Amino acid sequence: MKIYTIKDIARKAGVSVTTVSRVLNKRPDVNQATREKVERVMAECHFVGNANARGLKQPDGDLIAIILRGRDNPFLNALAEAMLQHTQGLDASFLMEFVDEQADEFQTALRLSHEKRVKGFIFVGGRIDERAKVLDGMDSPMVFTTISAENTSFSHAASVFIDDRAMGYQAMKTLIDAGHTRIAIFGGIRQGDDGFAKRYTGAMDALAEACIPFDDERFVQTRFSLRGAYDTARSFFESKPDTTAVFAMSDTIAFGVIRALQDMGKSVPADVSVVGFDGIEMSKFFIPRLTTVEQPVDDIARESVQVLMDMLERGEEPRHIIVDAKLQIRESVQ
Amino acid sequence: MKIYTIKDIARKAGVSVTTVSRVLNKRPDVNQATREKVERVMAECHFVGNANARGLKQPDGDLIAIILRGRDNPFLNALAEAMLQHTQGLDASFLMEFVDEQADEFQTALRLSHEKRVKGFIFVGGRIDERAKVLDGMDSPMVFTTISAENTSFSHAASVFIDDRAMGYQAMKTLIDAGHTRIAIFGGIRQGDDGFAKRYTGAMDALAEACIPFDDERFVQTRFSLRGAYDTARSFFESKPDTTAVFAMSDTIAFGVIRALQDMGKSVPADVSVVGFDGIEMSKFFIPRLTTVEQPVDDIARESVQVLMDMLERGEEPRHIIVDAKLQIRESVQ
DNA sequence: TTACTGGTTGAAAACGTTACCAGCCTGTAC
DNA sequence: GTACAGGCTGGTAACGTTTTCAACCAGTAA
Repeated sequence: MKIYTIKDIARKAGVSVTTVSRVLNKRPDVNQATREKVERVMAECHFVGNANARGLKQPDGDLIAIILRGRDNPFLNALAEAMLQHTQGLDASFLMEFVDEQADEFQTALRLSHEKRVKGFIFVGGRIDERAKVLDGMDSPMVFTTISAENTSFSHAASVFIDDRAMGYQAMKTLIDAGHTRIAIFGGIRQGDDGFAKRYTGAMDALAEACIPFDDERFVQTRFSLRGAYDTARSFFESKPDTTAVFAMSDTIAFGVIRALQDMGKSVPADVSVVGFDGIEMSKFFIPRLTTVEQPVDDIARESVQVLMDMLERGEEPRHIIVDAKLQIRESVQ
Repeated sequence: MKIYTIKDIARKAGVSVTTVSRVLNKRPDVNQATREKVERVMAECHFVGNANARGLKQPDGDLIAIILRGRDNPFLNALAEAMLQHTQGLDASFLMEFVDEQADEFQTALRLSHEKRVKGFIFVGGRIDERAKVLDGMDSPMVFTTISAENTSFSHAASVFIDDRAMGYQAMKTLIDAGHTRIAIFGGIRQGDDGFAKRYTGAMDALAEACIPFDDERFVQTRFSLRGAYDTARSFFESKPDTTAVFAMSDTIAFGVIRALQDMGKSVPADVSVVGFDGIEMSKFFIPRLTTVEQPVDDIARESVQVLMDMLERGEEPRHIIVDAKLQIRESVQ
């Protein structure tokens, strides 16, 4: 089927392309009758402008990309969703881009910056490493979320995050206060993300403070998926059956662990206590309800958008913002 | 920072823009020395072509859009993800587009077809109604998933779906066979999607076959979210406490219902049995594991891509493909 | 010598749109 | 009458690419 261009519309309506363009862009300086005629023709032809041509001609206006790594991560998805909410009414356009686990998000960003003239970036679930230099060198403002860019050499990188160390401390403290001493930590190390390391450090601090020795074999690395956590937990508890509590570095891991425990005849929290991290929606509905560190999704989203706009529109310096997380006491710890 | 164009590169490298374009597109007819020189300059400048200009000039190649409605729906997300897997190695480019609940996905599709010259569409979580005419009128091949387009007037609409009636029947039959007679159905009616209606019909058939009367008040409409199902279930069970089984039309609804029952002091499956629908990952990990109708995500994805490619490349007629779903017996029914 | 080949290259015309500028009217003020 | 403003309109030059065509320069065959 024919795809109509602005020229076709102009011919059919008996006006110039300029006039059609004016109607298309809702400019005021068009006669009402002319406008209606053109609009009628456009409607008949199901006309939609060609974005390439438009973008080519007017590469202006602040275009901002939200780059989400991890489509199947409920927490990051909720965060990106919240971000989209906070972009409403702002004097900028936003686009959401997904990259998968293996991809280089900075190359994606670089591509967007050239291809679509994207001006600013918000990374959701991203990592920080040297590769960010390519963006920083271009003076592109960027915001990292749930991860600190404070002590990096980048001059255009802001960040919004929680105090992972403090929350790791609190999570562990909760377990200690409940009387546990043989506590496992389920998590992992992600290149370019020291959040997990900080949670680990916080947890260690709590342990040290209570003079509880930590058996390194109780730090177990796992994939961040239900299946991964389940499998890891099954083999872990076979070798360390006397463990009575688990600090899981994500809610998803916590669910996998709980399911595994259940299948091994141990119930949560009666036999083993579990505390999670993130506070995704399911944590309120899972059985048992999960005691977890709830990340302030809405605050992170709001601040991220805010700090980026400040950099972009007012040339402000990048800030590094710590927002308050909160430990939600629910049912999985006893 | 300066954004380099092909002209800048040409000037810096002392060649023509044509040559740069050739290098950019890896054409064979460029002298090796010239190619290397141009590539070096491009690397120095972090050059990436402008997608708008390129798209404007070469709107060719089969571009296919996967339009996903419902970012927070785990089942639809898994389906879209699987689709992406099956596009590997195909002679076409795919792009994934999200539309939110309120948006008109056909307008989105129309826009994509004009803006990016998208040739074919796969709708994930879409609805079928008259608005699809705009695409059908343009001869754009489209595939609807998890929903039948069989008895529509569209000549370019294929579809891939399960036998919702049969699966609704099986789900209900499972409950009946377990001895239940006071069974509630939690679901809803979605405009343009008769899948739920078919599941309902199937369930009714099973009831009729077993000569069990159905109390219309036990058909309860709910939002398709944990929270929505939870709230609905709480008020429902207050008015109909003697209900002993629930057929939930999605796993998410099932989880909300189970949580609500738990909070009302009823356990699943001891007091109330629940069967879900979709078979998302969490259904294997929830406590109790959910007995549910598992949609063959991989089959739906593969067939959808296949039938669209057949229409696009070989001009074949749209087909309407029924794939086999399977009732997964797990722990939530007794 | 001429003719022709193949490997490289560049000039210029698109692609569909918007921005700028100039030009037409009609009406109003001098 | 002239001048000028304001509303409306159209012609044309961009935007950054790719594509088409022509042309160059060896080298080789006749």
